[in-house]
Amino acid sequence: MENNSSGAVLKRERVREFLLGLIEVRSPGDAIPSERTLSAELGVSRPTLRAAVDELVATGQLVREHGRGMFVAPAKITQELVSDDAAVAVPRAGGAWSSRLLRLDTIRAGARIGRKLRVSPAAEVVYIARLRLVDGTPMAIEHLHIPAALVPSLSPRELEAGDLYDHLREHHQVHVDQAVQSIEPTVVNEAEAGVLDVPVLSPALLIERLTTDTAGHPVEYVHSVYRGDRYRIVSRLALGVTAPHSRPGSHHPGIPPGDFAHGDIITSSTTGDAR
Amino acid sequence: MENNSSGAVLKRERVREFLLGLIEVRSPGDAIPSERTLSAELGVSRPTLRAAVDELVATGQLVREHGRGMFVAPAKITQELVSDDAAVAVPRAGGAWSSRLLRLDTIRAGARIGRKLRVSPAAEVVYIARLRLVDGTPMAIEHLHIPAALVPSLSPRELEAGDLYDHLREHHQVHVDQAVQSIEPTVVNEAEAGVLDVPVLSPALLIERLTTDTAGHPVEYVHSVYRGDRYRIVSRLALGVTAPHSRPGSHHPGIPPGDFAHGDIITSSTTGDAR
DNA sequence: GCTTGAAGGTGGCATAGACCAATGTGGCCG
DNA sequence: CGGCCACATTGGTCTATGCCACCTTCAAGC
Repeated sequence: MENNSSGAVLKRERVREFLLGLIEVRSPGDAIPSERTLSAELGVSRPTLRAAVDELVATGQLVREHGRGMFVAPAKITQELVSDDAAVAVPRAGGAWSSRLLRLDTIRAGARIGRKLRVSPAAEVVYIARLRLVDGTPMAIEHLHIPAALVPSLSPRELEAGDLYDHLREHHQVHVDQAVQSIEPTVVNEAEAGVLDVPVLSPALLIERLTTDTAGHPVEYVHSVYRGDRYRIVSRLALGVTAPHSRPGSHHPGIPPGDFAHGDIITSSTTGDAR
Repeated sequence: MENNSSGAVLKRERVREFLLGLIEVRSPGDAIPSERTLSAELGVSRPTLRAAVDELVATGQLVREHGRGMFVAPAKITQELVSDDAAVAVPRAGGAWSSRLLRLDTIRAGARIGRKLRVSPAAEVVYIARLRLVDGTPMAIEHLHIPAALVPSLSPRELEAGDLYDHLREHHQVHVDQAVQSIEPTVVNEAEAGVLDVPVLSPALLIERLTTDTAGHPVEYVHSVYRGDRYRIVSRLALGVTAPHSRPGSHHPGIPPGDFAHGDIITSSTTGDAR
């Protein structure tokens, strides 16, 4: 019944440290004691024990399996870069990509999508939701929005088959030119967790992209959610003093201004890690 | 007393939908009813109500303030791109960056850091932890590891003052050349949450960087955690058919292979959003 | 009029207990 | 011997409740 509080250290924090000790002396895949056992041994309630486990699951150090138990996670995401044997090594690319169509509808743009595509909120857009897989396991959910006027006909078969941009160019005389893309971290909600087969509140990348054609008109707006435990972005930066062309106020991600103000990205690749 | 379960829909899911309705009809910064009021009105327990709120806080739609109440979040991260008035607009860069030294020690490399820097685990490295701020508010935590042999002397004053790479070149004849960097999503733990002033399990970007000099020797290993609610990476991609030089297996983040296989990043910038 | 402090409301943490759902196992029965 | 079902175990969800820390407010005191 006694509360902690003035103890200045959270109970679930103490529990988490204990669990980390359990994890250290075990190998990936090994089981740890059950929730009820642990909560009894540590003298805390099961909700408190679960709260501590929640954090370890979110950070990818433990996995839970309903009806079976809790196990040490197969691989820590913070150790993936270890496989690079040298600085210049560019990590291998991922496996075989495939996709599964989840939805294909013509809907009203609405306020948000309408603004982005610069069409009326009442204008029709083709909405495509598809699941991206690597070697058969879910990697990302894509939500595409294309002004319906650009693609009067678009069958699921065409989507599955080939390159969307090729299709646009060959069948609709739409030539994509460039895209502005933003990448930010997020966590998956209940629905996304189900589709991607990860726990709720798992880390993920939210990628938004607005593609425009050669005339500058928006062609597609894409909203994607990528699994954080299986996707990362690797880039190679040239930091030599030879190319000081960067604009003021612009700098590389991860390198705040003041450390240096020149250099350029020369290579960018992504890897879908097959654990 | 009755349980849901077989209803197939989670109670906190229903509560979440209700809360989203509350958020929609309000403006950023507006208050929503208290936890006790909501749990009574909705006929759920307060822990359940809190579980539903947790998800909305984690996705950046609500903010909690101890002793004051709950409020609609100032800006939804999924709407930040709205400020772009056209596809070619490159978002403005962030505000004034500063940094605060948290730790400066000479420690043993250890197995993990030693592997990355290609030195003995017993070799000494300079460990620097610093807090990066934009306009005075915390943005990121940086953990730098530099082989002690490269920097026989390094005072806190030198660190605060200037460019680390300039310092290396001018005082230690170390010329940085390139870096391999990886970006992946994560969530902050208790300690990071305290320093960055965000809730536990908030989304964040984990950026790892290994910098090498012109001779190919590792110079520094950096491990950074960036706040997800204030940091995003924006890049402009040229998708023209003119530059099909990409290597097999390499593709742009957010654009799985099969959509197209050519094009190149021509601009990359980051914005620290001042809310 | 200004300061101060007690009261009430808010979120934060933790407890104890109950029931449901999924899993694996072992004994029973054909 | 083989298949099937009941049971024990494990995680998943929810309720009801208590106390603490923090903030705002407002009235009493200087």
